[in-house]
Order: sequence, then structure tokens, then C-alpha cells
Amino acid sequence: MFRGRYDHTVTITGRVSIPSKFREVCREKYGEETFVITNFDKCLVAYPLKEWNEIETKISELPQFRQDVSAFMRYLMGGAVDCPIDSQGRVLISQSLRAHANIQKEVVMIGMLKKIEIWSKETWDNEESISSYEQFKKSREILAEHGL
Amino acid sequence: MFRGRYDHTVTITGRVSIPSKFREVCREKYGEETFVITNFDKCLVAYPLKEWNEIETKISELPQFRQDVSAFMRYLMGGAVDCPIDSQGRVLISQSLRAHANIQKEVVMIGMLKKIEIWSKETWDNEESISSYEQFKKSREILAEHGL
DNA sequence: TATAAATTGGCATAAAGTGGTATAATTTGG
DNA sequence: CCAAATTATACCACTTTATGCCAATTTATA
Repeated sequence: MFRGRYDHTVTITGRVSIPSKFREVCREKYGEETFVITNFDKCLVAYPLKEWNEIETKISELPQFRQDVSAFMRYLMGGAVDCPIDSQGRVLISQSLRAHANIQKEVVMIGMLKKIEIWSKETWDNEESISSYEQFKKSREILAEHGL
Repeated sequence: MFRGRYDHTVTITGRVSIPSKFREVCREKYGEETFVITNFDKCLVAYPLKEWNEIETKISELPQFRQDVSAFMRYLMGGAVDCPIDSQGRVLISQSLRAHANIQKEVVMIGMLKKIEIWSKETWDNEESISSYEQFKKSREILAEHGL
């Protein structure tokens, strides 16, 4: 499972290293080194290909012509790009994804068990790091209910 | 499966490149490089020939004399054009299809699993990108049920 | 502190995307 | 039914973007 938070740098061409701990998980748990990256709220999320395929399979079973289904799919699938890891352990993040998450030079990568979140460092520092801590404090009771 | 969102340009003659990722899917999953493009709502949809044939089969099984069925058929089938991919990886989008979707110069192509949507960039930016995001947020519960 | 591993930058090459023009096919009007 | 006009297609050349590889730097580990 993915865990931990890492600061990384994006090159001017849009390439960024996947933390080696994450690559290791990918290799050992999933047997391959390809991610699918998609837009999600204010950040990007990276799924190992196998996890993503499961999502796709489930979504492809929904009724295609329903309006809410296609709007939803348009957003989620539209953002999804498959990003193979190169020999230096890097992926290329497409322009549109970078634009979406306001990523220029520095990113924060966060292990979230089955997926990885990729934040623009700026966004992370200014907004999410604080609000996720606030949220965490609020969530303590819920956690407690689940025996944590 | 088709996924990802790409900005492309249409020439004055109405030709537009199919993103290479989409062509790859077409080649490897469907063994050919021909799309059927038709109008649908505010955008165009492009199906690989095989997927299109399935739709045709399903529709032909509907009760032919019902008015709503024939209206739907008229709309969907009437617009359908088959568009072979040329040696530069491009297709020609007919004038009437372009007019339908208000396509002039810039388009956004969105991978939607078994089909591709082609939007006028203007329409996409001004209308759909926002509403699909709104819908996405609403549909989060659906996601949660599927373990996302 | 020495060694190995991970991360980053830069450059050369390859692939993808775009624009233009010439030719072929089709449509339209007489 | 033919000629002119329009539209589609094939081909070539250029620009932009992606990819692969090498090397330098930084960080981790023994």
C-alpha cells in the first residue's frame, strides 16, 4: 500500500520522478510500473493500472446514454492518462493535467493506500495541508467509532 | 478503452488528427482504424466500427414503428458517417457534423471507454467542462460504492 | 566517510500534430 | 451529358511535443 508524503520537482517538459517507495509497491504488489493519472478536485490521482482497470470495468457497465452517467464519465475518464514509468523512474504528466492541478515546478506526492495524490506544492501549502489537518481533527470521533 | 482528453486543431478543410493514444486503442483492441462519427447532443461521438455495429444491432431490435424509436434512429443514424483514418492519422469531419457541434477551429477530444466525444473547444470550455465537474461531485457516492 | 541509490537536468532522437498544395472525386448548373 | 465549381484525398514539409539516454547532483545507507 502507498503511504508517505514526498516533495518532488517537475521538469520544464512535465516529467516528474515517482518516489522509489511508490515504485517498489507498484512493482511488488501489481507486478508492473504503469500508472493511470487523472484529475480529481484540486489535485491529481495516480492509480496503478490494475486498480484503474477495475474502476473502468465497473463504470463501463453503467447505462451509457444516461445523462448523469456520461457527464460523470466525461470528467473522470477525460482526465485519465496512462503514464508508464521510464527507465529513470519518471512519468510524464500531460499539459492538461498540469493545468488542471495548477502544477508548475514543485509537487507533493501523497501515498493514499491504493492510490497516490499529486498536489501542486503551492496549493498544498496554502490550502490543503491546513484544511486536511482540520478535517482530521473533526474526524477523530468517526475514527473512534470504527475502533481506531 | 479510450481515455484522456486532448486539444486538437481542425484544418480549414475539416480534417483533424485523432490522438495517437486513441489510434493505438483502435488498432490493438479493434484491429482496424475506422470510426463512425455521428451527432449526439451538443457534441459528436466517434465509435470504432465494431462498437457501432453493436449499437446498430441493438437499435434494430427496438420496435420500429414507435415514434420515439424512429425519431431517435433518424437522429443517430442520420448523422452517422464512416471516417477512415488517413496516413497522417487524421479523419475528415463533414461540414454538416461540424455545423451540428459548432466546430470551427479547435476541438477537445475525450476518451469515453468505448467511444470518443468530439467537442467544440468553445462549447466545452463555456458549458460542459463545468457541468460535468458539477455532476462528478454529485456522483461521488456512486464512486464510493465502487470502492474509490 | 565511502558507497550505493534516488532524483534531477540536459540533450539527441523519435513521434505526433499541423499546414499547405496538387490531384482525384464528387456535386452542381447549364 | 458535359463543364465548372466544390469538396475530398494523398502527399510532402515543418513545428511541436514526447521519449530515451547519459551524466551530474543530491540523498540515503552501511
